[in-house]
Amino acid sequence: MATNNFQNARQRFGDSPLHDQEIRASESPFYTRGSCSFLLDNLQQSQQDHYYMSEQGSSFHGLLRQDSPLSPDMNSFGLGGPNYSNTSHGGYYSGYTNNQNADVFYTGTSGTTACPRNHQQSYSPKMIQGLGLSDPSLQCQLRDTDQNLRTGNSGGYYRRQVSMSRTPSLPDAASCKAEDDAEDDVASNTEESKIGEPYAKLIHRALMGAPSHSMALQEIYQWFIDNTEKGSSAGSGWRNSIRHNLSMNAAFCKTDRTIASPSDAPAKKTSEWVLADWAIADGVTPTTRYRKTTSKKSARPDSHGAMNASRQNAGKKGGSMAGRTKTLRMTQGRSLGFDGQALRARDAERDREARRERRRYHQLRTMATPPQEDSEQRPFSPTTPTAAAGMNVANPYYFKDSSFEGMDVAVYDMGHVQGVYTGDDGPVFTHNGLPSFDGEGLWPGMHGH
DNA sequence: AGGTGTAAACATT
DNA sequence: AATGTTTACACCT
Repeated sequence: MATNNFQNARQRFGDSPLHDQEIRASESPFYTRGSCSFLLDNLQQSQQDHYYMSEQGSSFHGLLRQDSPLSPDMNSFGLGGPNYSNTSHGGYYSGYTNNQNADVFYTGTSGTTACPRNHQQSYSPKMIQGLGLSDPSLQCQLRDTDQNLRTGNSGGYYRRQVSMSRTPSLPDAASCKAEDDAEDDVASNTEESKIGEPYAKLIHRALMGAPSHSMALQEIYQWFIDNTEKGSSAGSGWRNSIRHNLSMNAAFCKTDRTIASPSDAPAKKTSEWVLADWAIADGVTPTTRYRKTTSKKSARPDSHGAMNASRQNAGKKGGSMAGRTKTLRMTQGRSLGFDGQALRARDAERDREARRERRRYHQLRTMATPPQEDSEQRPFSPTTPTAAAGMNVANPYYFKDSSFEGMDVAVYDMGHVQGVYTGDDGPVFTHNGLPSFDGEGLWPGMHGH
């Protein structure tokens, strides 16, 4: 019967997209919590807008659908990671989280075999090239920073996931790039550039792929771990560099987001890094915001590598000057982008890239406009209370779950829960804002945690 | 000369 | 302790 349902869904999805209501009505038994198992190798593209999982053996059937009023310009869906070797049933598994654009249908795994959650692993985007989503700029990182959700609802188990984004009706980034390269008659640097890609660009890419172009620091860390070589290097110097770049580059703006509490508990505030508007359109600029004309004179031009002597007056670093310039900067306003824009545009390669991204961004923007977004520019992510305040139960994409009672968690929209595996006891998300039935989870027997 | 990475000091949360 | 700011300097174009 499971197969039938899946085949039903697949057939119907393959032929004509369904709307939420129809789907829920027809497939509700399988529309449960945000978890599913699937085998990525069998992920197939049925139409431009739909992917589905083909059947594998007798164990799995699943379906992914992409469309959402939350972010119509960025169809995305989450992918978990199969693990072929360590599962007790020798199969595959993955938790799946509700991305803002993905609906998941699954019919469960075969039998009652459970996969230990601690075997889960995130999936590297480059492993999904069969989907044609390998271009990094099309990647979308799930958010995983909601500590409240994580510790409060997942029983300590939590796994971040990688999600991919695609814009079906648009030319992909590769063709865009090829086009531009042809226009400018410039050799492309495909492989090499990825290795030595500077921090600023990497951060920019990460943020471009993120919902609302904003990420928390931890998310950026994780993105580097998943997508860059730097992130897999040993020490923590790369973290320092990330922070350094975030602070130094005008393209990255820090936004304080306060999470209102449902029961007027102390409001929590975290911070996010968001791309400046001009950076969204034009890309990153050199990281020179605060770099003054420090006489870079090599005070000791003798043998290089002797930095110790020059560090003798290290007490001056940061220090008193730091505080002064900071307050000054704060009063002046921050992300005006003066220096950035001035510094931009002379580099030809950078210019091309900017155009390319601008074009793609324009296409993204024009193909669909987020419904809840009014004319005013919103510098913050939709996870700010402004979005939360306006949410109501009538909006099917917002939810409130009783399991949050007593927790320092506000009413969240789907943007908050992306990437959060809530565990068997976690909240259940559905499009109508109602908790779905508490069917059997993917990992029965794991309730003890 | 300027961009970048890295280390580090200091500041803030 | 994590996060954010800033200085300093080497290295590379």
